Amino acid sequence: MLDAAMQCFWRRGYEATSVRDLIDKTRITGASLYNAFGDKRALFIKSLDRYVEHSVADRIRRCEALPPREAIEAFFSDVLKRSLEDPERKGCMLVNTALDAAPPDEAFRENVAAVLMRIEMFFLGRIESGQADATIASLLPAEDMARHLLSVLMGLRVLARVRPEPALLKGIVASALGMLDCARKEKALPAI
Amino acid sequence: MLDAAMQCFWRRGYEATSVRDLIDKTRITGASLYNAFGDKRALFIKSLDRYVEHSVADRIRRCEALPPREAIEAFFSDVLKRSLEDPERKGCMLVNTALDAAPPDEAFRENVAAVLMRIEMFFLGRIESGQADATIASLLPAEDMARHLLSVLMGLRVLARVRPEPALLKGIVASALGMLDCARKEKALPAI
DNA sequence: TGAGTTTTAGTCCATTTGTTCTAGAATGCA
DNA sequence: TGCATTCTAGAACAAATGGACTAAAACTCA
Repeated sequence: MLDAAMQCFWRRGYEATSVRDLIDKTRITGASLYNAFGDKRALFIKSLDRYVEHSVADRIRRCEALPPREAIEAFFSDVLKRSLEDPERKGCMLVNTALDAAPPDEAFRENVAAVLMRIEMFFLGRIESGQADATIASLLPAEDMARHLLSVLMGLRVLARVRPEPALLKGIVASALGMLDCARKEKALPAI
Repeated sequence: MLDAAMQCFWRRGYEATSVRDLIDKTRITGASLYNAFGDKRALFIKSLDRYVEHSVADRIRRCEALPPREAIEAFFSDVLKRSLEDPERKGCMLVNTALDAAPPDEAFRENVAAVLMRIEMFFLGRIESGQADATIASLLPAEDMARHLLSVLMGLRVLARVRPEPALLKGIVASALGMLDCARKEKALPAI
């Protein structure tokens, strides 16, 4: 039933989902909804937690066990698959929440930020291992590579919602993975 | 006055902005709002158009005149500057709209998609020129590079709203620009 | 069986939503 | 000056919102 609530929030966002929608879809009664969760807000947070656990955290767990290079490839091709078979174009609930959250609502933001850091740390860990055993190029610092992959991942999920063209999304993943054996030519990074 | 409406929608998104907010902030009366625009929806579209024109299109125009390499560097460092001096964390209205729009609303989506394509075409044009005069590495096809930069750009704007840490954002831009003289080592792009 | 707790369906409430209307003030142009 | 148009402020509208309440039904476990 929490799963149904998650689907509602995922599909339409926090503000656009009414308590009556939730009551309809979860097949739970209004009284017990407020009794069990106290609040629409609290229900949302629980739903987001569930999404993260079943989607992001689960993916990280599955990939973390793989060799460095394969881990990152598996991660991205998993996200790519999910994005391509998403006829409703719901995208990623985490990314949606990142931009949907009302600005004053710090709790939502911190929640999302923490998960993004977790993803970054996954990238970082695998890249460091890969650089250690030379399956991943070392000319770019692992921290920079991890951040770069994180931003490509976010971009992928934005584009998947607006321009769900398979060639576009596949191309982005391919060039992101290509970065793993990318050697800088001569120049240093330009100072910004 | 359309500027004030834009600010409202930018700050809080389409759904969360009420007509009364708009009336307050634009200092225009309700009657003439409906008389001039017909609709909250129509006002939003006009506001988004204005944002695109003053923000995205203007930036492209300014950068398009520069030499290829500088054009892309200027584009990103402009976005970076905007993201760093954004105390309200409003982010980019275009990207916000991309994820905020109610799924059934195709008009919004197509609108956003078209602008994203415009940005991609700007990247593509400059990269092709840069590869022609060898100021940009040629080992990756210009199309792939352009798409990659687009996704990094989207990711940057998502991260700027959730984790506005200067080091993070600067690092992302730096490694994106670093890609412009990136040479692949041995492997081909892995097939997905 | 029986008392005690949940769950159910549905109503009710105050507020807010997008939108329209009314009446009066300001403004245009001849 | 006079008439027509546009503007203004604000009330009024039906619908929808988040949330609380009620009374009947369903369970639980002695």
